[in-house]
This record gives sequence, C-alpha cells and structure tokens, in this order.
Amino acid sequence: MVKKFQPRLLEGKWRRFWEKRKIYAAKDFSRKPKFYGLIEFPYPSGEGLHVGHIRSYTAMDIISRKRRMEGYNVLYPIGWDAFGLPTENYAVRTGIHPKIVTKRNTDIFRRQMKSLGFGFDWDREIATTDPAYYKWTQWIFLQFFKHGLAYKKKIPINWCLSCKIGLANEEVVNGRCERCGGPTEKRDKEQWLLAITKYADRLLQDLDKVDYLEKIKIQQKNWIGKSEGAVIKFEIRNSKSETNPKSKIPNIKQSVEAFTTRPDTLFGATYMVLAPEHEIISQIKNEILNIKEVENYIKKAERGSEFQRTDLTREKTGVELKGIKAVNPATRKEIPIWVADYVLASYGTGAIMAVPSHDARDFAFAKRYGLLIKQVVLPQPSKSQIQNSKRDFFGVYEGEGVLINSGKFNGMFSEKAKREITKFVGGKKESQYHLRDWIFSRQRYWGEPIPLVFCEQCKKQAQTNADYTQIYAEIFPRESASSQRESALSEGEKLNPGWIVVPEKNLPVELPEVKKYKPTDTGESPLAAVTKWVQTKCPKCGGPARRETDTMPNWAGSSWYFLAYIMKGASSNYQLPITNYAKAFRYWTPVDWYNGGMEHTTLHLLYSRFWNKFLYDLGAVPEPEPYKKRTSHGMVLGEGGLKMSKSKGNVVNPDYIVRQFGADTIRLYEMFMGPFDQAIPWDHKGLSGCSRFLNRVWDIAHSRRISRESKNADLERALHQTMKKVGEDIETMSFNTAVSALMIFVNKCHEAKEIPLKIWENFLLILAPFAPFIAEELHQQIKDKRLKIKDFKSVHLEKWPKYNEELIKKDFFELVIQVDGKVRDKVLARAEISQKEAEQLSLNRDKIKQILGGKKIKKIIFVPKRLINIVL
RNA sequence: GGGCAGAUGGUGAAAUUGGCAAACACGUAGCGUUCAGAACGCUAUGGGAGUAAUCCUUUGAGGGUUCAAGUCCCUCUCUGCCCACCA
Repeated sequence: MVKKFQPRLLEGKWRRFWEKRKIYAAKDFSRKPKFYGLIEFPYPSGEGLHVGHIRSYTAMDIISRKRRMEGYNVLYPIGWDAFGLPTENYAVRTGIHPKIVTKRNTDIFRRQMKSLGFGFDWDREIATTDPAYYKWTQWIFLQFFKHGLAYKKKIPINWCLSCKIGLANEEVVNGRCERCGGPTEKRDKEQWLLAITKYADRLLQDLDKVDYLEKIKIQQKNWIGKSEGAVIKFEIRNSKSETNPKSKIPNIKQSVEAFTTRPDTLFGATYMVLAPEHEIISQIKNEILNIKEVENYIKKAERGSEFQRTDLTREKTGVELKGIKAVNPATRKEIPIWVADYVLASYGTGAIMAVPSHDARDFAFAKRYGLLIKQVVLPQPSKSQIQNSKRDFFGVYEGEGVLINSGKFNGMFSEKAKREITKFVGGKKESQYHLRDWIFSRQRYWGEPIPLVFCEQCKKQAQTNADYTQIYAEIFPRESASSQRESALSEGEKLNPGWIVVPEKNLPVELPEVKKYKPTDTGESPLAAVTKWVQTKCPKCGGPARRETDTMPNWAGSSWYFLAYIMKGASSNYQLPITNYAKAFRYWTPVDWYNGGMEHTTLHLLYSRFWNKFLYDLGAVPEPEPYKKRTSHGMVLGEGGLKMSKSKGNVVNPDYIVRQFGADTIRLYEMFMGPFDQAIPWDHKGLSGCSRFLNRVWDIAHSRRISRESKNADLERALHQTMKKVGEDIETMSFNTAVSALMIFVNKCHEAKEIPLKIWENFLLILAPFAPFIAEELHQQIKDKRLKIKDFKSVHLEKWPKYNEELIKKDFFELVIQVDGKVRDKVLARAEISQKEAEQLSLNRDKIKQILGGKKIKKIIFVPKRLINIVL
C-alpha cells in the first residue's frame, strides 16, 4: 500500500532535525570558500509575512543551498528591521508599547519563516530595536558627527496640517499626507543631516566596481544625478533706465552666481531668475523699487504647499525686480532680474541665467511676460545664418549645435563653445548633483535616539575658542594650521557649536519609557516631554545640558545590518570593540549576492553603500563596496493584477497555503509563477500544478519502480540535461524554467518502467534546494534502503552533482527541411552529418521532390544540428 | 517631460540569443477509474478550412534587412514602475 504524500507530517520532523544539527550554521574562518547571501531583512508588520517576501527569500535560499552543496561555507542570515511608523502608530492608537508589538510581530514572522524551511542561520538573528544593536547604530552616527559629516540645519520639512506632525519625504505622496490624505506644507525646522553629497562622486564612480543589474546601476546614477556645467557670475547694478539716469552706475557692488549646463548659450541669456528664497533679495532690498510686490510674491511662494509649487500644469509666475539689472558677462548688456518659484533654492546656486530660446521652461516664462527671446544655437545653420546675426526665431531648440548671434564664437560647436565661453567670462567648471544631504532627524518615538547632548556653556566656550583661533590665525598665520589640528574640538563640535557627543562608554542611549507616543503639537518628538530623560549633565563640562530628542530615520538600522550578522557570529551581544571584528569582516565581506526589491534601489542601497564607504574610510571595514552583486525580484501582485493590500482584501496568507499544500508547494509555485524579476499576479489555481508535481514525485518514489540494477540511457541523458539546465538556471535566477525542467524530467520518469536508483538519487539532489522537505524525506528513504544507516547525512549537505557533457550529446537529431523558409519535412539524421549528405538526404525525400517539382534551386543553406533550407 | 521595463494562446509563460513559435503549467472538453465525488490516469486544446491526409494563417500596429525575424533596424500605439520646474 502506497503511503499518501502528506507534507504536514514531514515538515515538523525535518525542521527539528535541521535545527538540532544546525546544518545551516555558518562557521567563521572555515577553510572552505565563503559565500555570503543576503536578502533584505523584513519590517515585521502586523500583517505577517507577505508572499512577496517568500519569493525573494526562496530564491536566495535556493542559491545558498546550491552553494552549500557545492562546498561553500555559507552565511544566509535573517533579522528584523523593526523600528518604524506602523508600529508607532499602532502604539499611539492602543497605548501598547512598541517593544511589545514588535516582539509579537517578530514571533509571528519567525514562526512563518521557519515553517517555509528557509536555511537561515538563526544563531545570528538580529533586530535593529535591540539596544545592543542600536548601540552600534549610534556609535556609527557619532563617527559621522566627529568627522564633520553630521550637521544641524534649519530646513523646510513637510508638515501635515491636519495631523500636526512633521512627515518624512517618503510619507508625502503628491503633496498630501500619506496617512490622512490632508494637505501638507513646508515649515522650517532644525534637523540633523548627513553629508552624503560629499560621497556622491565615489558612490557614482564605484558602481563600475560592482556587479549590479544594469537597471539598478542606472537608477543609482540617475538618483545621484550628476550634471556638469559651469558657475557664471553676473554683476548686479542699478538700472540705467529706472533709477535717476544721471546717477553714476554702478553704485551697488553685488553679484549673483548662476549654475548652467549650457554655457554655450550664454549669449542668449536675456534675463535672470532668482529663487524666492535667494538671500541677495533681502541684501539689496533698498535698491528694489517694487520691494513690496516682490515680498508679497515671496511670501505667497513660501506658503504654497510643495504640491502646488511643483504642479507642472500650473502656469509659471514671477515678479520682476524693478530698479536693478544684471549684466550678461558675454554681451555686457543689462538684462532684467526676476524672482520666480520655478527656480529652486535647493539646486545649483538658486539662480539661473534664463535662455528662453533653448530651454522650454524659460521659454514658457518669457512668452508669458513678454521677455526677449534670442536664438543662439541651431542644429545645422547655413553660412548666412552664422554670419548675419538675424533676429529670426526658429522655435525652442534644447539640443546642441552650432552657435549664431554669439559674437566671436559664431560657427563654433556647442561642445567647444561650452569650454571657451566659460573661459571668456571667467566662469568656473562645476558639477551639481540631484542628490541631497540625507535628513536624519525624525520627531518620533520609535527610533534610535540621537546620542548627542546640547550644552549652552560649551557653546559659548566654542564660540570663544573659535574667535581665539581666528585671532591667533591672523597673528601667526603659519602656525595656525597645526594649532587647529591640535584643537580638542572634533569637526562635528566645530560645525555644531554646543552639541556634545555622548561618550562611547555610555552607549547605547536607550529609549526611555513614555506614556504617550504621539508627537507634540509643536512638532517635537514625544521624547521632549520626558523631562527627566532630557535633562542631563554635559559630558564635557559637567554643567546642565539637554539631550537631543529627535530620533533616527528607519533607514539608519538597515544601513549597516549586513555587518551586524558578522559581528553577531563573533560575539552574541556585539559588545566587543570594533577592532575585534576586523578578522571576521575580512573573512565575510563583501556580501557576495544581495537580492532585494527595486523600491530600495535609490534609498536603502545608496545609504548603506554610503555608510560602508565611511566605515571603510575609518578603517573599520576592509571593503569599499558592501555588495559584490545585486539583483532584484518582481512584486507578487494580488489576483487580478493589483497590488496586494488589506483594503483591497486580496492579501494571500502564506500560513493558509502552507497548511493546505505544504511549504515545498508554495516555494515551488513562487519560483515557477513567472520570470523572477517581473511582477506577477498570484494565481491560486497555479498552486495545484506544483502540488501535483510533488505528489507525482512522491508516487514515483513509492511505486517500487526504482531499482538498483537497471540501466536506462535515455533517462540518464535526460537527467544530465536537467542537471545542466537547473544548475545554470539557478545562477541566472531563471527559476521558472528550472522548475519546468524538473517537471519535464519527472514526467519522463513517470513514463519509464524502471528508474535506476542512481538517477533518482541525483534528481533528489537537484530538487533539494527547491523543495527541501520532500527531498530530505525521499533521500532518507533511499539511504535507509541502500545503506541501512540510521544516522545519515542531510541531503542539503550532499555534494551538488556534476553533469557529464558527453552524456548530453546526442547521436541523432531531427533535421528540419525547409523550402523557401517554410518547414516542409523532418527527418532523423546523424549529428555529424555534412552539408552534402544533408542535401542528398533532403532532396531524396518524396515530399520534397514533389514540392520542388523540378524547379531550379537557387541556393541551399545548411545549419549543422538544426536545419536545411532549400531556396528556389 | 525624463529614465527603466514590457506587449506572444482563454490564463502564467517558454523559445539554446537570428534557425521547427507556443516548452512547462493553469484552465477547458472528452474518455477511463469510482456507487458517487475528490484524487488520479489517458487524449485533445493558438486561429481558420477539411471526414481525413494535409493546407493556409498567427508573437501590439506598420515598414525594412535576411535564405530565415517573437528576436536585428526604422516609424507608431499602448501598459506598468520610478523620478520630475534639477537650469
């Protein structure tokens, strides 16, 4: 009587077996080559594991299992990125401490992951909310601070008018609050920033060193957004026409710099535009005749929400600064200055030279306000166009070309003119980045406290020191450089007077208990209300001081977690000094293969590369790049093709699937559902195909057709083809075709009368990474039958079988005979058949004779091992 | 507006990179097994014509290169994701 396949009966047994033997434990400094496979550790939400997680984790699980079988010392770790908003919001609603909620959720996630049979090294499980963990997050932040890469600055933040709280950029969708849907506006607030822009060039350049999918590299490049151009200085002076024409001009000594990527169009710059926030406006406001109107406009622009301001369909608005003019340094002509909110203070210099003939935005603005438009570049101008500087306008042309109307530069190509004109007007070559410094403060409870203390006394002291240093430098200029180096103040303390680091021995600065998790009306963190915690002693002077109450963003903990797994292996509470991990870092870094979602390409991936580079500069880690290889998976959509969400009610609960079909089935299905990098809708019916496949495997194993003695050359060839295909497909993440190859092989076994044991055993080995439970069970049954050993080796520690190229070769193939490109006949032929033989064979076929009917043959094309095409 | 990825049966898709389009599954239909159902097994299944052998036709649309195009080139349409007044 054949036993029925009941996954539930096997899974618990083998899970316990694997855990007891710790077969997935990574060993530090093993003599084997190492493989570090990484997946993005999840945020343990209340909804439990998403089927999308399973897709990514199964994929890397398969890869690391294959590596393990190939003889690598494998590290495949897991942990929890547990700080974050949903947990905090839940706490706000229910009053339950986020710590408790987090524990509850991670327990669920852990149970679910174990039920799916992922080969994680559970001894290295980490959680970003563990104080022993965030001690290091804080430590790294302090290094940033000490090296002058963290600074506090008043910047506009997104403020939700109805929730009355500050929002992170990610929480603002189309200018509206992600949670309540209400409008947001910009408010100035002091924030900590990390100077990621200082690393922009290296983050860009080092992309050449890593093996990321091309689209990932492109996205990182675009996000960093380097554009090369020039900064050109424009003099500002009182206008001849609008002030008293008899007064001497110029009488204000001011200038404004503009960044441009197109210095070749400078002769066409017919006006200038300043961002409303540009500081020059207040500096020269006495010279501006219509200052009231201008200030009104600026106020309106500031009040306008981000949403309104960046709405592209809105018409551009602006106000001219009357009474003053800028001087175009190329033409020496006066041009009007405008203020308009289509120019951003945060990019470039906050001022532009407007070239309406060669920039669509400038053109739209010029059209509206009747400003001068002067064509200076044409793609292919005629000689007369170059020579006779006419005022014709041929429409906005944003490309490069040949210069006209540009004095001595007429006839020059854009590329050369960029350099020449920049030189001509004394501009500087410069690069600008879209990348902004990273806003690192959150006015929230559930995050890592920023381990800094503010001391009024020390601030005064620092001020005095700074003054003293300056005076000293003036008197003894030669010695001042060295004396600065000896100064007791770190870069961070100089940059942020009064801010003092919490000494390393006092880390971590733990989150205090609070009663209310809701941010205050003033937009301050709930920590600000914990007076006892806030008031502290200054670690430097011992005087009264107050703690920073902002916490870190949820990206902080995930920026270095791949190192934490290594540290955890060396000491379970990560309490050793950083230098003690050097050997383990040298052994395990970089991560060999990192798989994750495309949605993390710009933020998380960039942030963690940045942190790693900084730690590399400190000498703490040995590799300048954290991840050798990065791939990405597609989303699993809900049935019907929409994103899975609670509100749509189309969320698939993996527990239910595991209970109904077993872990192997859901693993196999998620690999089989479609191309790994593509978004695929969930299809419940699709599961049954994979379930049937595993049942068939089980039935074959129990049908007593597996025999030790028998031989089957066809099946053997099929096996080796399958081994080749599956092995190669795993490397290219073509899991769908790998599963299909396994199915084809099993269908062949199903047809076979007898299956040689050796063949079946090898099949189980290549099945094992995909379906670890059934493979282990059937493997054990074979071992017991053959070797009579109870204490057998797990299938997952067996050797990955090598295919034999010779066995795959076929002696015969089906020669396709085409006439004029159409398939007309097929015939079995020897693999090494020559063109002549093939021609003869084809032309002698009755069917072909009939079709040819004595017509003249023009040409015959023969493709070895494939086809022959007779052209008439 | 920019970047990236796509478009192949009723559905998810495959196609050794220019060489038999639709592998492998799902679904559907018929048959078998069964008291019956589930499960399982067998057969068929892109469309059209034909009793049939067989023939014609088919990869978003149109054009081109080639003995041969889903694959390469040009023009266009549509879809998804990300970014976006970035000078």
